[in-house]
Order: sequence, then C-alpha cells, then structure tokens
Amino acid sequence: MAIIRNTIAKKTVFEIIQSNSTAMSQTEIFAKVNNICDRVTVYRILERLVKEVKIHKIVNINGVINYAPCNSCEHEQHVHHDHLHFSCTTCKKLTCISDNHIELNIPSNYQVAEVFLTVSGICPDCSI
Amino acid sequence: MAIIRNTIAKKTVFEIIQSNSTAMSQTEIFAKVNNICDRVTVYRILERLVKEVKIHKIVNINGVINYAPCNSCEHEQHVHHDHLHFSCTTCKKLTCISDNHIELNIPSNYQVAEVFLTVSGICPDCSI
DNA sequence: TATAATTATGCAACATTGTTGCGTTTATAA
DNA sequence: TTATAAACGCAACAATGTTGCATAATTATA
Repeated sequence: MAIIRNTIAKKTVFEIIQSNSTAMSQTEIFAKVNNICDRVTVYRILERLVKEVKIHKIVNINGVINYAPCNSCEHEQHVHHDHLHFSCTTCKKLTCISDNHIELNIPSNYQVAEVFLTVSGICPDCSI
Repeated sequence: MAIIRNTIAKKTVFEIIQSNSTAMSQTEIFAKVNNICDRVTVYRILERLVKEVKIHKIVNINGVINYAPCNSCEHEQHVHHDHLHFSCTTCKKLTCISDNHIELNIPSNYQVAEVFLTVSGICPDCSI
C-alpha cells in the first residue's frame, strides 16, 4: 500500500507527455522539464506513471522507448494498449492511431499477453 | 556500384544468425563469433547484411535490436517482413512466426512502408 | 606480376540511453 | 510536530551503438 505522491516534477512530466501530439522519449521529455529535476528522476517518474497506467511505453522502430498518455484507453477496461503506432521515418515522431482490432494467427502453444503493432512510413506532416 | 566481399567474419556472422532458431542481438552474436573479429566489425557486418536483405532487424519489446535471417521471405517478392514476431517475457527470445496477413485501418494520409507486429507472452518452451 | 583502388578491419575514443546505491530532502499521516 | 515512507540528487556504472583514422586484405588494372 504505497502512497503515491503527486510531486511538481511528476505533474510536469505528465503534462508534457499529455500536451504533446506524439509519443516522446525520455530525452525529449527531459529537454522540456527545464532542469526542475534530475534526469534520473525523469526515468523514475516515467516508471511510476507506467505502473499507475497513466502513460504507456512504446518502442520505436529504432529501439528507443517512447511514452504516450493512456487517454484513449481510459474509457475501456483493457490495459493492453493494442492500438496501432505510426513511426514516421522522416521526422521520427511516433503517433498513436485509433484502435485497430486485428486478427492474429498464432499457434495455440504460445500464450499471448500483449500485441505491439507499429507501422513505419511517412506521416501527413512530412508528406507535404 | 560497391563490390561486396564475402569475408570470413561476414560468413560466420551470417551462419550464426541462420543456425539459430530465434532472432539474436548483436551481443549474442558477438559472443558466438569467438573473437575472430572486433565487436565494431560485427556491427558493420550486420549493417551490410541488412542492406543486402539477407537478414532483417526486429526491435524487441525492451528496445534491443535483434536480427533474423530473411529465409522465409526469399520465395516471395516482398521486402516488408510483415510477419509476426513473438517476444517471450520469460526467456527473452524473439521468434519469427509464419506470415500473418493483417488488415489495418490507417488514415489515408499516412504513407505506410513497413508493418512491425510483435506479440509478447510466454513461448512454448517456457510454458512447460 | 606489380601497383593502384577500394573494401574491410582493429582500435581507441566517444555518445546515448538506461540503471543502481546511497545519503538527503520532502510530503503525508499520526 | 514528529515519525515514516516516498521522492530526489548525485555520482558512478553498464550496455549498446557510433565515429575517425590508420592498417590490412582483396580486387581491378596496367
């Protein structure tokens, strides 16, 4: 029964993630917190926000971990975030696209937990 | 019109990737090359093999880049590798599962290049 | 065959991203 | 107001990936 504290740094980090239209990496987030806290603190805040299901992790196609708010999932009960992510090869931005129900053909001896679906290509902003 | 050389190190790296049932990270591959070359060379070989479409990159759910042979795609023409990857949360192994054709609902202003579909869970070997 | 051109390599150094330990500070509950 | 648990800063470390440059090896060409 850990007590959750809503510190200034945590609020700031969450607001930064929420106000951005695309998913953000720790580096991008840290660049926006204006040194109100240490970069290690940002890592720890992100960890906590993920645990509290306020944000979720998405791995970009280059291996960098990005974070996006869980807004679109709040009204539903699933924690799996099996929506689609679009990774722009030009601006490198990662965008969450509305839920996509997908049918998978996975052998029955595999126990499925989460589905990660990322599509790469060029986003509307970059295709002029 | 660069000339491609098939060096011992390159052959070895390719054979290691081909003979493994799951996708491998640079670290795992380097551990198997028995110091016949430097770790930087392994990185450069992997880069070349990807460019030559002999292997393909897959990002694991933890952000680590893995490499798998392009065998299953050779008889077809697509370079998109839009098959499914299974990422075991227990043994951390990444396995390529046979092609899965998936229907996506992506807004038309997004130009799709590649589809990355990774499912996490427990693989047959780990579910006893 | 000798030499030039190009590809591949090794090594060192660096960059980025993420983690851990520990002492200190701060917020919340009593 | 004080005790306690959560959050933080700092330093140090670890893993992964990159770059520059000199050298080695292979291929082309004279």
